[in-house]
Amino acid sequence: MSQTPPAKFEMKAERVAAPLRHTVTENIRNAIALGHFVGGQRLPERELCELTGVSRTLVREALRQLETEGLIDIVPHRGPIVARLTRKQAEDLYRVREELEGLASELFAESADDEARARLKVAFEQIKAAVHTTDRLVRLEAKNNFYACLFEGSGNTAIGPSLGYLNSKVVLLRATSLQQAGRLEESVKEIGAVVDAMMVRDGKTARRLAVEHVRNAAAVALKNMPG
Amino acid sequence: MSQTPPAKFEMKAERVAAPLRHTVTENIRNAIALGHFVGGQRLPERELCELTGVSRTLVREALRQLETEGLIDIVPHRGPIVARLTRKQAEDLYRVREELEGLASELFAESADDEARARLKVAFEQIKAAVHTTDRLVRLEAKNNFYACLFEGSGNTAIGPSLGYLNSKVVLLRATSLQQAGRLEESVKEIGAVVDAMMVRDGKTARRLAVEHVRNAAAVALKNMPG
DNA sequence: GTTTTAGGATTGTGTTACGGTAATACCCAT
DNA sequence: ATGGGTATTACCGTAACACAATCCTAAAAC
Repeated sequence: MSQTPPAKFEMKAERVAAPLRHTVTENIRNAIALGHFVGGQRLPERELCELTGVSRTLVREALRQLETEGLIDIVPHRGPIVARLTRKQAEDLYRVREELEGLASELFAESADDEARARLKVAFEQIKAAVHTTDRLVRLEAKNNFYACLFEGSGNTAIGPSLGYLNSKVVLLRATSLQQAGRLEESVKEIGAVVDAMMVRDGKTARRLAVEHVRNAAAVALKNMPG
Repeated sequence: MSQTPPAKFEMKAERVAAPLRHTVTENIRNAIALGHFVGGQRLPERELCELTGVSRTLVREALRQLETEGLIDIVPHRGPIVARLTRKQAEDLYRVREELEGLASELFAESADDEARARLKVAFEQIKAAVHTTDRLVRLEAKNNFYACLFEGSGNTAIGPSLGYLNSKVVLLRATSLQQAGRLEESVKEIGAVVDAMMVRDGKTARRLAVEHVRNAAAVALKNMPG
């Protein structure tokens, strides 16, 4: 028994109790983000039951959540339809995103600790890697993960949820605009510039570049929109 | 048919079908905002059924919505509890609110049309009137209505929902801090200053005063918080 | 007497089935 | 082709059920 005990045992029971409804919600959300459901399309509850393999109760709960997230509209006695953005709504969205994403980048640059910086770096590498895959879900998750790291490292717990709302609506555009390949690389380059600024703790520059990035993304997304 | 038609007829049948679940959600939300449910308190589904008089299905859907709004936390197999804010979370909330509420005020000052200005003026008068009532629900609705007018008049459709998320969490504080009477009048005066600036279309001043107002509100709210 | 264990009550999770009603689509008669 | 009635679809809301996890209490073991 002279054996030195391991520094820590780690016997957490690994909370695995992820409610089924969460995965249901996420699956529907992803399906919308990936364009499997297009804007304006009706989403009958029964159909979703078949697709997801769960009961109506769970589907309905998922729908309520997606409704408050702004991804679908529910019209009384007609049911859920995938939300559609007008050009004006899209512009407004990007305008607010500028503000918040800029704020997040500035805060991250100025106050993120080393661990957060390392995680962001990794997340960015994943994005770069994801460019070369055809799997859109992988790209989506890489981007989501990057944002999660950014918000976390910014130190402000309110930015994430606020921007989350905006971002989930932006995917409604991405689904249609299909994110042409050329822009994708451009986009990664811009994000890289923001990351660089954040790494050297230059808050002002980070904000400026982030705002610029959002503005460019907006320009591309809005270009092929009616109105 | 040489009769010149009236500029506009307006014969819409005014969709009146408000789903029951909306009122259920709103009632629970108000109960939280008014402090009838305090932070950390458990909210068993069956209990809510009795209080609201509807079936569990509707209660559950309402809970999913309130969860995404951030008003309650749902822990697996324990159920919903009224969300509680740490001091840090509160600070973060107000920080983002500064940014967005400032933006909204600036945009309103610069781009709201006369009708929106008139509506805002009315809403502000309602707030002034509500100070002298003891009915907190009236005050809450007056404030909510004022914000609705502000967002609408700002011309940006994305600010409302974004700030809505923050505001609903702020009520979690108001419920505890009880909004001392002195501050209430002070608060109305500050809002009045913002309104004045907006009325003379002075965007910069409106933003500055709005940010100041949020900052003052934050100071008061945070003063008697642990941490 | 303190700790452990066992069981029961509570509560959330998820399913199924049913009646009611609004919106839509279809069909028929004119 | 148009108008009107009917049938279908789908949502809205309720009710009752089985199952699982948690919490609490009381009995049992030390």
